Amino acid sequence: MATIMDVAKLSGLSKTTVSRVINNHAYVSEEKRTLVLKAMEELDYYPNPAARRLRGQLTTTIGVVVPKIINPFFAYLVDAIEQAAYKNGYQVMIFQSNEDRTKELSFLNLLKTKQVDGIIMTAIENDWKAVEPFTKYGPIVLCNEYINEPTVPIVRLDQFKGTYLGIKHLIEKGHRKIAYCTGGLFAEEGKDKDRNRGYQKAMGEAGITVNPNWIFVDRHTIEDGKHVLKNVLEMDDRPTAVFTGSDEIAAGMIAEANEQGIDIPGDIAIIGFDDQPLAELISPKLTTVRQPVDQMGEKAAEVIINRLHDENAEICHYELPIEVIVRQST
Amino acid sequence: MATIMDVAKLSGLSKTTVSRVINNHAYVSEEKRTLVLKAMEELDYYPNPAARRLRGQLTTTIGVVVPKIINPFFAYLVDAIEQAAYKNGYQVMIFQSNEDRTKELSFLNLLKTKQVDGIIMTAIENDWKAVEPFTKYGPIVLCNEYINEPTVPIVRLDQFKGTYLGIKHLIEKGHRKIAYCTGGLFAEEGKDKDRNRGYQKAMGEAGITVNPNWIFVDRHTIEDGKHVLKNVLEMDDRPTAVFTGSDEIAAGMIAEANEQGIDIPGDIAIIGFDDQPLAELISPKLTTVRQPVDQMGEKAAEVIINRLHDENAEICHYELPIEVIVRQST
DNA sequence: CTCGCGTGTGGTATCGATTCCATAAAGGGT
DNA sequence: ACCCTTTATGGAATCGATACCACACGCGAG
Repeated sequence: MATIMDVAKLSGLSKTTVSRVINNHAYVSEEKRTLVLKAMEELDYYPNPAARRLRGQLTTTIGVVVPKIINPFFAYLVDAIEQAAYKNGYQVMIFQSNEDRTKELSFLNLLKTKQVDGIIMTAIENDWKAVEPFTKYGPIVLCNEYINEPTVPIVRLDQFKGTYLGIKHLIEKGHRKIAYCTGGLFAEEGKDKDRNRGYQKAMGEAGITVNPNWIFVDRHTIEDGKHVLKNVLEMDDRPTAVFTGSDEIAAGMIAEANEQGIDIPGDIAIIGFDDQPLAELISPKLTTVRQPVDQMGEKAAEVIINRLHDENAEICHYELPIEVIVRQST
Repeated sequence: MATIMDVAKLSGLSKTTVSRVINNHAYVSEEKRTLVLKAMEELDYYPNPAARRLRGQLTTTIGVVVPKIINPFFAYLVDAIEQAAYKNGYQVMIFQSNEDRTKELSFLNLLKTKQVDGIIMTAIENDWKAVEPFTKYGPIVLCNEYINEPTVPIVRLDQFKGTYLGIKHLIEKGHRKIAYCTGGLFAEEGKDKDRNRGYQKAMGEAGITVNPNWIFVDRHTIEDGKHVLKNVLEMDDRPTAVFTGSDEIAAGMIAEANEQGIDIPGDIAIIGFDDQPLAELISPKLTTVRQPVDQMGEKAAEVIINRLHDENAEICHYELPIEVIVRQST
């Protein structure tokens, strides 16, 4: 491993001058600059990031914290962030918190020691109170996750509208007995609350009262979807449509319905959330609320890089549009 | 950010002693040790990794390079590695190469500067000749990818057997006109070659000659699957079964078949590879060759951590078993 | 002719850890 | 009583970069 000293020796100059060339400082003659560049080339030299970090330098690395990488939603989100960051010369490190608060905090600690220059959080397990202190070490951007906190940049989707449109679509299809099956709790803050509001509003506008038996919370997986459908089928008074919080849950329900010979959407209509590739593969094809993950990831990368370049960049909240993709399950 | 100096001051001892405590060195009195530990606790101190790295220390971080994180196969693999590493006190950094040789090399460079202590590669874009020089900076373990090189630890699946069993299953179902649709090229080294050998062997044993028109290479995506099925359907002499190299391709084919009203497996049987959750969600449910990703990831983590603890640990190649999961598509 | 400023270059302290070396007290063997 | 080893601790150099400060040169203004 060539060091800055090797470059200095080979070019017959001092470390200082070499460092100036590396960091594009003023006051270096064109002559020496080319000399240094040649030496760097020859030695296949590039600066040791550990040393730079120790000096508190930026290193064009941004961290992305995801809860679970096996969740395709996050995989696509990370991919979008990665692509956008790479275009701007930034490297991305992906960290999986596994929904573990301690792990999440340990990732945030990377900011303190400049392991990463900034962090994009695609979910937030700890209270914002616990996360906030880290913002003084580098920019933190929330992406997809939503909290009521104007001091942090947030890129998110209009979950309220997404849910509202989804429910409205079901109502337009003639459904009035609409179940609601989501991750998160019904009373929670942020993203889930917005979704709940969307559900309530759409139902309210149609003059439908919500049946609490048809509310399922904290459901996330394919298995959850299967169970919920079983439950629903056993009800005396059963809903004719189910709004779900993710394509996984919806796919689980459809798989179970196919298993039991239930007709979708004839016997029961199902709408998903995300628009994953999966949605087009199952039969019937899944009607779903499309989340523009790519745009969201791209925007998040853009926002954090802006803040990296300009510490005082304005703190904005971005809300991206969301739409219903109608296929065959409703 | 508390530094080692702060801890030294607070405990009334020298940096040296503090460092000794941190690194569990001998010759520290129990009395001072507790003093130091208390100070560390009080200051919420933990060593700056950048400084440690600069001194060439290990930092319990392993890097995992994947080609595409949106590929569920790799997402699950990474997840398995992450879990296993975390249990052993190791942190995992995920890097996406996007099948870009330059990017892959830039990740390997992290080894040089001790950004990561070791690297697990789940794919290899460059020639081994280009990768090999990096092994002197830290352990590199190949996971899933297979090359003919005894100097590097490899954890992989028995692709040969997997394919052989898959084809054999089709033959047992009475098929003799079997198409083969895979990623990779037909003549390539490593993983793909093994699969090809498996196909050839199973066909050979049944006395079937391979029809070159039924060989599709370099197919990876859902879209590819749709196209291949279209092609197949237009053939005068069409195969009655298709062996595919991934569940995505297979799912794409089945989606297209459903679209066109083709009966699976009646008109054409399809077998996948991987056994992703997807396989159980589509209808008909996908018969597929199950790759034990979890085991593979776990093993890879174990192998690299072993080598991290003991530089001279034996270099082994592990081959994990693989089996056919029969569902409805064959 | 000198002062001051814009340019160009190098010496050296610094970041936060580890580690070699020096020092010193305690204990054991002869 | 003396030497040697074991145990315990601190001082200072070191890793590879950056950045402050000092210095030197050339040139136009006063």
